[in-house]
Amino acid sequence: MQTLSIGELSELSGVANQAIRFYEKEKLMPAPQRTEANYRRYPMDAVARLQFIVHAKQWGFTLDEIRELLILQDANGDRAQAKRIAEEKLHKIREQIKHLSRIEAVLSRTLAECTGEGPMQEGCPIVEAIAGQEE
Amino acid sequence: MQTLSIGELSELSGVANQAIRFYEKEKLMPAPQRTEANYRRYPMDAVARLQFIVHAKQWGFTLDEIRELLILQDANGDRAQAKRIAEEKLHKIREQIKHLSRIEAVLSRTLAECTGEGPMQEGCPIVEAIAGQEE
DNA sequence: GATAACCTTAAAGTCAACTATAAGGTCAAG
DNA sequence: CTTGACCTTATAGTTGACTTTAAGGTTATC
Repeated sequence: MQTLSIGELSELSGVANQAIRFYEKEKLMPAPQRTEANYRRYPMDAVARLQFIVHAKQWGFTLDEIRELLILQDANGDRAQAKRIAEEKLHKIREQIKHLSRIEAVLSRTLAECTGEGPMQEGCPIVEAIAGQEE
Repeated sequence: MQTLSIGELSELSGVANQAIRFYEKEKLMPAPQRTEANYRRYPMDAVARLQFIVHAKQWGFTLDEIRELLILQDANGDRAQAKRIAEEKLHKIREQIKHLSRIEAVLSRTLAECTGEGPMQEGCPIVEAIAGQEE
């Protein structure tokens, strides 16, 4: 079976060498076999594992959460737990969207009111909106 | 005119002493007067300034951006510049909402498909969705 | 006059997720 | 047999917004 050096794995996955070593230290990537000269040698499926990590990051999962998912996979664990992790993430994402939407609403309303003319003192709508908001 | 110690200002504003000193170092709060014993003494309106900072942070402004706004206010500067800062922020917020909404859509669709039953190996929809997505 | 509750500074630590640097070992090409 | 491209480890630096720690000075109270 063909194996990969860390540089080759980096090329194929688009993840920097140092990041790969970092993931190993953080237990996201398993420690690979070594050559006589102590060089890392990865199996081909290491590429897919790295890409899983990259994608999960794009989805907003933290490395801690990704590690949980990977441990479940490695242990051939319970699908219900993976679902729970994803549900928590979905909940957090919806909260973030809500928070940002509230800000978006107030800020765009404020900007619509603001001509952008005149000096700051006495009643710049932007400053007043920030200063005067409650929550 | 009544003045405040840093502890009193902290109480009234809800901002920790060390954070207040940090804002001073970062030029968000002006250096206040000192007593003979070198204790800081704040004017009452320091409370409002701190609350402006807190609110702006809640809106997602960074300290750099808040400093810009405060400098504009202090200099009684151009309202157009404040508007520009707010417009940039609004743009960034809308980008974030778009990004999160895409994730939300895929994740909620995936979760709807997932019964949460069975083992991880071979076809857990969550894992497959993360592993197989393009972008 | 001692104890506690304040205040002062400077420097280091925190979190996440790496990146960069230093100091060296290995391997293929010419 | 040397040059350069790769690999190794450990340690330090990055960003943002602080918090924590250390080591001390001041003020109010008993």
